[in-house]
Amino acid sequence: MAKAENSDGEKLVKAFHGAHHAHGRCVGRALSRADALCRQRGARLTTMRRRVLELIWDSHKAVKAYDLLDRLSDGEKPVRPPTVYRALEFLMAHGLVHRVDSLNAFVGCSGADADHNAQFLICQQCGDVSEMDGAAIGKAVARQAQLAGFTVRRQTVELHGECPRCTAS
Amino acid sequence: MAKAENSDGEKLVKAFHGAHHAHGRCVGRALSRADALCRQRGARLTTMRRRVLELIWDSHKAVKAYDLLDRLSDGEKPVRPPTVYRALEFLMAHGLVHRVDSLNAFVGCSGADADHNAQFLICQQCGDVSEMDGAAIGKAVARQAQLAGFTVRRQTVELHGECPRCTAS
DNA sequence: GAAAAAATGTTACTTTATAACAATGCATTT
DNA sequence: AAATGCATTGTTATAAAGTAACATTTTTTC
Ligand SMILES: [Zn+2]
Ligand SMILES: [Zn+2]
Ligand SMILES: [Zn+2]
Ligand SMILES: [Zn+2]
Repeated sequence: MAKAENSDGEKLVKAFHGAHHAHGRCVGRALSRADALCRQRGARLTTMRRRVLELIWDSHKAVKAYDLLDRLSDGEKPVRPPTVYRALEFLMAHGLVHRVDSLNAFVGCSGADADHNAQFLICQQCGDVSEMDGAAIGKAVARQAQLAGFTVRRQTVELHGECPRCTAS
Repeated sequence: MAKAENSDGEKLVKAFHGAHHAHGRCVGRALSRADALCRQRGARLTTMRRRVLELIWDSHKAVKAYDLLDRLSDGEKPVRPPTVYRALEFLMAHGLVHRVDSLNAFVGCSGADADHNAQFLICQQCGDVSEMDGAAIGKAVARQAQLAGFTVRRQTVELHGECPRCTAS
């Protein structure tokens, strides 16, 4: 995976994926990471939880809870909201999924660490969401807040704009 | 109003208000700013819109739309959701109010410019929300995004943590 | 296998927000 | 002032997002 380096010399994973990238790999990586992480923690990645995670990773767009619901339901056996929300709760608790507040929607975590404050780049054109684990932003933000005497515990950083692909075309 | 200065030498309005500050001034300032801005733009700050703005400025906490609804309604004449949401829409369009996505709630704008990307400091203890117009964050964020080839058009930056007052006590 | 714990199913409901159309208010022209 | 046009508010209904409480099933532990 390509890397860029910012002015602080910090490594930054390239955020956006090409249109025709081998997405199976993204999914595969996410699922095996989930498997490993859950095994290691003694948490149970049940069928339902795994299905939800797979559905979320179906694309790089943020997914609405009720869309998941629809996709999980077949005419005979409708799945109910609590089922999906519980799966999401589990996946979020384990850092496998993030909620994007400004969209009321969910994306798979592509970050490295289990617990992290991520920032999101959200393309207004194509809808793709990309996670940045730029510690630099986190620090800049925390430093600025500190000037106001504020201690940051959790941050929501969601940037809406244009991704490189959509800018190009 | 007290000022702090960050490492870039940039001015930063002191974010949090004391517990017993003269809040009438905050309200007064907000309302006259609204008056002036609307007059200047030929926009109509109607009674309903003004009432909503006043209610929002009742405190420095973020207010839920349905709380506004309750406070606007008296037993006889209930106010309906669209009324409140329309007032909020107007106030947001003119930069007099911001929506705090991570809270599904609204706060009065205490910023200077009409159109700006603000950051919010949200105290998890007392609920007070403070607006920072730290251009430094905006720039840091945009710069980092640029490394990923992303163009930022709108940013949601909401920091949850402890305000100075609550930290002190 | 029985008991306990965890996960899922089910019902009902709360909270947040919007669509569509009717009525009213306000401003300008005649 | 009456007529016209547009902006605002009222009203009804419904969509969208999320949760509480309890029943049932599955999995683990003893
Ligand atoms: Zn992919
Ligand atoms: Zn992540
Ligand atoms: Zn005040
Ligand atoms: Zn503002």
